Amino acid sequence: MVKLYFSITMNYDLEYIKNEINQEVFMEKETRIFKDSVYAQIARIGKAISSPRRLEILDILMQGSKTVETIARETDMSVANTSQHLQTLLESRLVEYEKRGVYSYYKLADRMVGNFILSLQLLAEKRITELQKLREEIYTNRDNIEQIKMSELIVRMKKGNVTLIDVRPKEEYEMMHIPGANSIPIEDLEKHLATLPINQEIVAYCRGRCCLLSVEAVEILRAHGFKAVRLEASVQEWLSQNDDEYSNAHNCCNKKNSIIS
Amino acid sequence: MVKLYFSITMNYDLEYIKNEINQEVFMEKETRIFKDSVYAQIARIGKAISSPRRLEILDILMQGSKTVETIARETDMSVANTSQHLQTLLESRLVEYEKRGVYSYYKLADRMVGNFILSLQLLAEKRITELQKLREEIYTNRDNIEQIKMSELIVRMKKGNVTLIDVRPKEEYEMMHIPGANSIPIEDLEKHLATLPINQEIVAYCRGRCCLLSVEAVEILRAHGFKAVRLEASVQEWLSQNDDEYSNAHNCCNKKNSIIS
DNA sequence: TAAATATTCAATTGATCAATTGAATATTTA
DNA sequence: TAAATATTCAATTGATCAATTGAATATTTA
Repeated sequence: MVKLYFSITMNYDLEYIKNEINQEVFMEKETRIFKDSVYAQIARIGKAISSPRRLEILDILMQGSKTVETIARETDMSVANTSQHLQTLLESRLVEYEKRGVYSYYKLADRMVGNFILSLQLLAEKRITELQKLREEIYTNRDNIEQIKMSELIVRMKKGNVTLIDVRPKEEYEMMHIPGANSIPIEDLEKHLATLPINQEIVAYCRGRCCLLSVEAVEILRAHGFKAVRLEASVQEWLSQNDDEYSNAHNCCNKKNSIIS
Repeated sequence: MVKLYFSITMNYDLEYIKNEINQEVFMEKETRIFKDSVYAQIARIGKAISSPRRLEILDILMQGSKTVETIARETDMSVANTSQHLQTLLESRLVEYEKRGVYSYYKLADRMVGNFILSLQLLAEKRITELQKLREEIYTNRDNIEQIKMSELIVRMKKGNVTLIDVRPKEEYEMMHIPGANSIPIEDLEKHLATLPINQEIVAYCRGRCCLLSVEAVEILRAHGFKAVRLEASVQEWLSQNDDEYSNAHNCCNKKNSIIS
């Protein structure tokens, strides 16, 4: 028997089903209703990530939990608009929130969500050639920035002839960072130039593929005579490759301090 | 300088940019255009998977390449409608096709696409409680079908007291299957009952989480006095867990024979 | 040339947004 | 109670679909 649940989700005409006599035809119909319902539910996640604005919000939330105001500022949207997009993400179960005093802190609902968004970005990067062009374009425009891959960074770090800097906001660094990285938020970079080695290569990283903070950092460093390149990957990519070692050996990801108010 | 490419993708007013004098403001604007363009491109994939119908098509293509007619039959859609959905998927670069005689064979454009769709399904399964309910519902409705996980199957197969059957169409079995499985397409099951052991547990698997073929198989087997359960996972899930061993040790995935015409 | 398959075209029906804003309301803290 | 933050409401503007069909057209084989 098709239960009420199906009729709710699919608005299916129960009377019609009841009058159906042929068992085989009935089973086929039930299978169809089931499939329609299942794919409709999965499509909820698809719909959530079909908006560029919401993708930008998710990308920011990959760095940790944030208030509505912070997200609005980062994405150049109004608070009202941001809040509404967040409600949509909430309905698709991709994000969660927590009230702390007068602030609402939003975060990704699950570690799986972060990995999923990351794999979406990597898939898009690989499949959509326009995206590759777009990225090449901006790196060329901006002073012919050189990029290195994660594997290359690891090789150079083992040799010890590289300085790694994290140019994201301090809170994001404190939430999680690549071991061995120094936190120099982009707006403090010019103040900290004296502490950086002029004879060694500097590798800057930021939020990842869609973020230009490290590009900006490399531009500033080069303008002051430093040798600097950009790391292509983000903390998240690093983490998804070095998951176990990271959490066990380094333990620099202190969840308790994850929200800086 | 913002290049023409941006103005094409974003319909951006170049004149306005040229007249912009402040360098910092200009950079901010360029960053914004870049981000908007990047997220718009990524959203193309989101849009492709925001339709339940297209998700169903992608799910079928996970089993290998198929003609438009086959896909239309499997999804209960008209050929015209199927073709149009396939054009959308083509534009989002998730599928590719090849002409062979009078047929067009569509397939997933990349192995990454299959893994991505699989992770979408797993994410939806975990996050969307309605989906869990829907599935419980149907298994309860259909004779209280029991399901086992991949890990459990492996344990039982090592003990040797289990018969594994693949109830998908023969072409899909030939394309790729779990080692040790016997191909018994659902429509041939009743003919093959005599060849199955009555005293041993039979595990049936099909296309995966959204497919009911194995559920049907278990129902038939039980009705004839067999002890039968359903495997929760699909070949794809098995493959994503046992990738290297599979392709090296077994080599039963013969790409040359992947298309049966 | 006839038959089979796939794509495209034109059209329908209906919904549902997409992104956004300003103002009102609710909530919490100091 | 005033101030700050977040959500909701009502409204705008504009697009773009979502899913679908039947018929026409294109393509290929036998």
